[in-house]
Amino acid sequence: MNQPIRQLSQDSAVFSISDLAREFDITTRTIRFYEDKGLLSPQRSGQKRIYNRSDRTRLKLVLRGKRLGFALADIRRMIELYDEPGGEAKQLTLMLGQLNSNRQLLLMQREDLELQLKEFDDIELRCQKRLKQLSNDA
Amino acid sequence: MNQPIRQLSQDSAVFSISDLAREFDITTRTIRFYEDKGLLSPQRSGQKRIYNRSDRTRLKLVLRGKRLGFALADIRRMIELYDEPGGEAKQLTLMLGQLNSNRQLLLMQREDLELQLKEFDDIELRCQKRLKQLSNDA
DNA sequence: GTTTATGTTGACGTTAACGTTAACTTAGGC
DNA sequence: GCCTAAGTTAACGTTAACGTCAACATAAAC
Repeated sequence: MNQPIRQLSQDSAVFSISDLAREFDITTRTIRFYEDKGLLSPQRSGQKRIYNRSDRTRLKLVLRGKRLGFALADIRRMIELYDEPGGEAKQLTLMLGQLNSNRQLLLMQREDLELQLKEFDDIELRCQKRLKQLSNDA
Repeated sequence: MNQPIRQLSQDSAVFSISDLAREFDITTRTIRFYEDKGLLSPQRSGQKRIYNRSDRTRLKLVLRGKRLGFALADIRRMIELYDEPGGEAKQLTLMLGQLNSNRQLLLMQREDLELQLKEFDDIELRCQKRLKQLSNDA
């Protein structure tokens, strides 16, 4: 049970909970917690959870969402956008709205990010200047 | 006391705690909390806090840091980088290290962000496609 | 001089996202 | 058949970032 559970072919790869935990450097508790929140729903073999490639991808999306500062509930909705290409027109329009509002958040975040990077550049320049000054004084 | 406390000239502008709370849409409790954590240190007139332009800028930086997902303790260190242009060579080198590690975080975040934006574009395209399909079926 | 708005300092409450522990099951290795 | 590694559920604990409330001060407005 130290190796990935099974690996019959390329696409039917299957992972245990601790496989994923190791790969993404999180705890199994975290993965189960995400399942509790409706972000994952792996197959079961008896009691044990069995994850496929799609589950793994979802987990990746969750972790990226987290890194971007979204709450788990938001991430859930974003993932739902992801895997439902169907639905009625009304539903689709609603999805588009959700999506655009999330996009706006990211765009604002990008602005913050670029500003902060520029300020880091400024600080660095001033530090370098000061360092040269000090080495000249010596 | 409904107007900004005083406004003698352009640069000596001064704000009350609720001026800032209103401007940035946060509570006074939040501002006091940030002071507790060492992120702000306004003047006092008796008991009351008095904020100047520099305090206001610091608060802005704090809020941007938060939006970028940094913890308050990290933000504190980043701000300290900001207003100490001096110090010894050893200290400056240390600052540069801090700064570069923070920069790396932001660069990784930018990658996540661009990826997510691309995926949003994908989802939108698929939604639009599906909508056209539905309108054609009618 | 008393209401009213704004301010203050504690101190306890809350929420999200897990950590930690306990008590138990299950599948293989020897 | 027993041990160990990995898994399970359930429940309580923890931390950061505030919210909320009490009890009080102060200054302007009437």
